[in-house]
Amino acid sequence: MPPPVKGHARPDKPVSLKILADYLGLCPATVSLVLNNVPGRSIPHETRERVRAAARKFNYQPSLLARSLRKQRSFTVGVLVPELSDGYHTMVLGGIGDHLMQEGYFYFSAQHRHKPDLVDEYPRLLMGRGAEGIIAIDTALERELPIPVVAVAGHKKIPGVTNVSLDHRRAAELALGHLHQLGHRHIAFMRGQPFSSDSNDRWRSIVTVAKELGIELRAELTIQLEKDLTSPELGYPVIQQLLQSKRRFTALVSFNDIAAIGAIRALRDANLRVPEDVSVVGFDDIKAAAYHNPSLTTIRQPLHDMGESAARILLQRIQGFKDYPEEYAVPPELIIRESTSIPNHKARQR
Amino acid sequence: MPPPVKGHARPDKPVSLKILADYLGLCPATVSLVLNNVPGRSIPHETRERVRAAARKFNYQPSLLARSLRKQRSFTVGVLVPELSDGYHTMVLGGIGDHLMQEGYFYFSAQHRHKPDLVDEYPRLLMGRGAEGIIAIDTALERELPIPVVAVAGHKKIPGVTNVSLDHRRAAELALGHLHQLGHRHIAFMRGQPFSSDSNDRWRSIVTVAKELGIELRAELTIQLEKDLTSPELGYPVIQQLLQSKRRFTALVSFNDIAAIGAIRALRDANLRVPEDVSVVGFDDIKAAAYHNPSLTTIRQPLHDMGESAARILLQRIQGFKDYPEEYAVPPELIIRESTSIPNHKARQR
DNA sequence: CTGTCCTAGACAATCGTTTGCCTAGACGGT
DNA sequence: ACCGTCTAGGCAAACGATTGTCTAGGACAG
Repeated sequence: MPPPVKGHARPDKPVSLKILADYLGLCPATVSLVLNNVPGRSIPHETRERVRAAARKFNYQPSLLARSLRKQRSFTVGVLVPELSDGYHTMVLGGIGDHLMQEGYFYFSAQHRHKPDLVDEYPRLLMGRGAEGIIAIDTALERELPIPVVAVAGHKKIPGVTNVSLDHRRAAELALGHLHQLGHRHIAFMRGQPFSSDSNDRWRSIVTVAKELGIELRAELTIQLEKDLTSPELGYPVIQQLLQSKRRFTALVSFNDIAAIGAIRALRDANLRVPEDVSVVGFDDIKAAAYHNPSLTTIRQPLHDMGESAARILLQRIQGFKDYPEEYAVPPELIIRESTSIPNHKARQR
Repeated sequence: MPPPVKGHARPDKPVSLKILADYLGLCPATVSLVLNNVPGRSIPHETRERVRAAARKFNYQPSLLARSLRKQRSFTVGVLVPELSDGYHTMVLGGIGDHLMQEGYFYFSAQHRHKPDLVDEYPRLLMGRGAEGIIAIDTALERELPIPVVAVAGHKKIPGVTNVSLDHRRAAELALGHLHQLGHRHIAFMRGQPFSSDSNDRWRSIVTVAKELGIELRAELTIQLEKDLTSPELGYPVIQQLLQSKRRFTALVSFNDIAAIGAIRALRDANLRVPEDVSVVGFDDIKAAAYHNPSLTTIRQPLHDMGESAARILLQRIQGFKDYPEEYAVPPELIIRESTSIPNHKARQR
């Protein structure tokens, strides 16, 4: 490590190719050729060494801005995300980041809080900043873009957009199959918020699978989430309300783990035990799920993997790979923990 | 919304100023002047309208790459973060993002997983990409940089780096004061991992405050975290180990909420009740804290605010504001919930 | 001595903007 | 008719890199 530069204010600009070339008595072009190891150019070994030594000495760092402009390649992508906060989006973003950085790409992340005008505007701004592709997490894209796009938990099919999403059919089979097998027949369901892209697909799968298993879906036992929250507060009041309706149910399928935690709290505050009185199935398998009390039975989404897959597919498309899939479904996994058990028929007769 | 463009492959390049100028029969410079509303230039109103109409028609979007190169301003900053995952880093990042986007800046985020070589390399890469400033979250920066830097939970004082951090002294007073007041005298402590920047400051404050309150710190009751985890697993095994030592304690001060959740699980698995047998104080007040069972008494860090403050200070410095603070401390808050109560002296005589 | 080939590197255009300077023509005043 | 001023916009040089083409000089063969 070089000693810290003395003084404090440092408005000195980084050294450019031109400065370096002047110092060496060469022209910028030559220096560029050496530093990029361009093949097929005859430059004596001694000169090459001289150039490299000077680059080290001045700690030369090429300007990617300039390079991007010239080569029309920026090695940058944009990531659209509703918000940064605990949970889903962040896990996916982590996977995306891991893969991109590993491949030498950087990324801008832009949070839009589900506002349509921002969702519309950001891709353009990102392209102006040189983004070669876009990954949209849980974002309601409306239009086609002139660069490759991959959507994680996408809302709809759009030409040119690759959708990476969970196999919701399988997820519903796992969740309902588990409860059905335990003996539950009166099951309450939570539907996700309308702006959340998984909400519809997941609900449709549940409807289909419930029918196949002969499980009745009752409107009075179906809760619709509305609030834009990422805290357990999301699931608390809706369960309170459900309980007030005095409808009988022995199990709850929550939209996600966060809401499940809020729901469990609400059940407990109403003197109901989980899982003895009500079994609860979560969704996502967030990190806290295994350590909650009771620990959550849940459907695990491989969020980090989904992010990595999205990044991988995007880079392939950027690199000109034409034959990309339009859909890429990842399999969920049932994680059985403490929050589900066989129904207690006596206790719930109210 | 215009109808989606027909066809599917769209390798068409965005229209540049030059294309637009050719179309208008003007030169690029003039078009630029109009679109940027440069004052003091005489251009007839009619021409201005013509230019603007064409820009709209072709959906002209200036290249920020080119503009940045020319103006030597990129409106971009870089954010260094150990990783993206639940919790601390993300909340701070959210605050940073909110403020930056609001001010018209975009940001790169780079995750380094505490690897020193990456921590050293990324700032340079980010500068090469035009970053005008750096925000480092929980990152062990080693050297001065030629651009403004703000550290959130910084590790050390470095010239030119503004540190935004919690008032650890106050945090220790709140946590220990609360337990002391409840009557706890045998308190176990968790020290953070060596690579986590808060670890040292927080521990020093605890030592100081404990002395002031007459609370004895015993080495056998001090747990040192080592693992680089962000799941409750972080706190589980260390508490198991502590319990095996059969040392008497009635309260635990955890390094953070995540570890506290793991710790509570370990206590419960050892047939100890929280808070009756052991009170637990967390740190951070993550979203799950209020909904855990038992809900966590904790020291709240205003993470989102810290991110916003960091971004605000950074932008001020970028805009040439010289008189910036070297330190910026934010106050913690004690949130009392269910995981602490008066000690049960009989139960812990073992 | 002359023509050829190779080496080592310079030259210049380019990417898309911005911005200081310049000028052709219109117009007005005397 | 002459001079000055203004208007509307063109010209060209940056910013920092990349890359295709060109050339001066030396080596060498004949």
